[in-house]
Amino acid sequence: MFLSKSFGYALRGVLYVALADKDGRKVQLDEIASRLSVPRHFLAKIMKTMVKEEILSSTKGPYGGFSVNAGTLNAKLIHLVKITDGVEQFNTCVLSLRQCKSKNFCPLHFQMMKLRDDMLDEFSKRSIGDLLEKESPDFIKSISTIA
Amino acid sequence: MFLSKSFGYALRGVLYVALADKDGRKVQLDEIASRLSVPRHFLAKIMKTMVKEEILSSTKGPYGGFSVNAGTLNAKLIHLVKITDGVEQFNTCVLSLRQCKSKNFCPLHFQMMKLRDDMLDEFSKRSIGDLLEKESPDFIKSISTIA
DNA sequence: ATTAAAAAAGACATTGATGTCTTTTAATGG
DNA sequence: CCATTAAAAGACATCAATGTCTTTTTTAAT
Repeated sequence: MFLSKSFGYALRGVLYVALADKDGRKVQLDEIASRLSVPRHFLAKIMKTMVKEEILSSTKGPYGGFSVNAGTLNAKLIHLVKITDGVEQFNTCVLSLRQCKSKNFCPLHFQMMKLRDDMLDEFSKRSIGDLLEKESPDFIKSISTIA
Repeated sequence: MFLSKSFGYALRGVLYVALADKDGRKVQLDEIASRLSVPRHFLAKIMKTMVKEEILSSTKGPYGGFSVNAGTLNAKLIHLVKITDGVEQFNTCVLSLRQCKSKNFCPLHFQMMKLRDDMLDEFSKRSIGDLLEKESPDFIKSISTIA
């Protein structure tokens, strides 16, 4: 809910690379796509974007693949949202009425803005590293499961 | 955010009919679509669905159009969500990881489930009549503005 | 009955998100 | 330098949401 498949693929992709790095392994697109059950070429575009955004590194050629870099573990979930879904959507009125502004708030404005802010706060605070450090083995396993 | 254009059209359409009813007027598709700046034939499908769902009534032929019925003012927003977007989406993991269930919750499970429940509660409590009775003239005007 | 009006229904078009396939670029080992 | 490997890039396909157009059905007035 709320977020696109692309976001989910991005998150699971970077988590997979980070987990492999813990074991000292570099991973390739073929492995990631098949282990995560994600369309290979579609994932390729998303991985490429994350490399451009310096959330991940990559090298071409033999023994190449994707790997973590200095920023990977510190990358916030909101960054992934920005490069996959964008954040403008969160500023639109939830009832599709006019832009809620002074003297013209929609009836659900305050409740919904709180929900939105709480969600964006959560996504702004949480990093890839957080997810990996604090969570159970069950969660770790879950990234390779179809959503 | 969260909800489709169809939901917004449905809500604004039923509000428009209910407002016209307050003035003793029955309204036709052409008027609704042009006043709300909504694609006429697309809105037609949505209005038809609301008639089937008994949220509104309609009559064909000369002097026909859409009108409120016994259930209109009491219809809850969640009903509009169900017939436009569906509610299954709200049961999927926000991170697109596996279904969060016992011993396998995703890291944002509890925060996100609270946001979801708050939102659905709000949509389940609020009726079309609520929006009309309690709100300012500014809100009433806002339904005819492009979202 | 006939005609006109308006919703209902259905066929088709457009667009954006998602998914697939092929070609190009860069890196490595020999 | 050459062959191989893997990411990068780009062209094309599919699907669902959205939007447009035409035909059918129902109703009301004459």
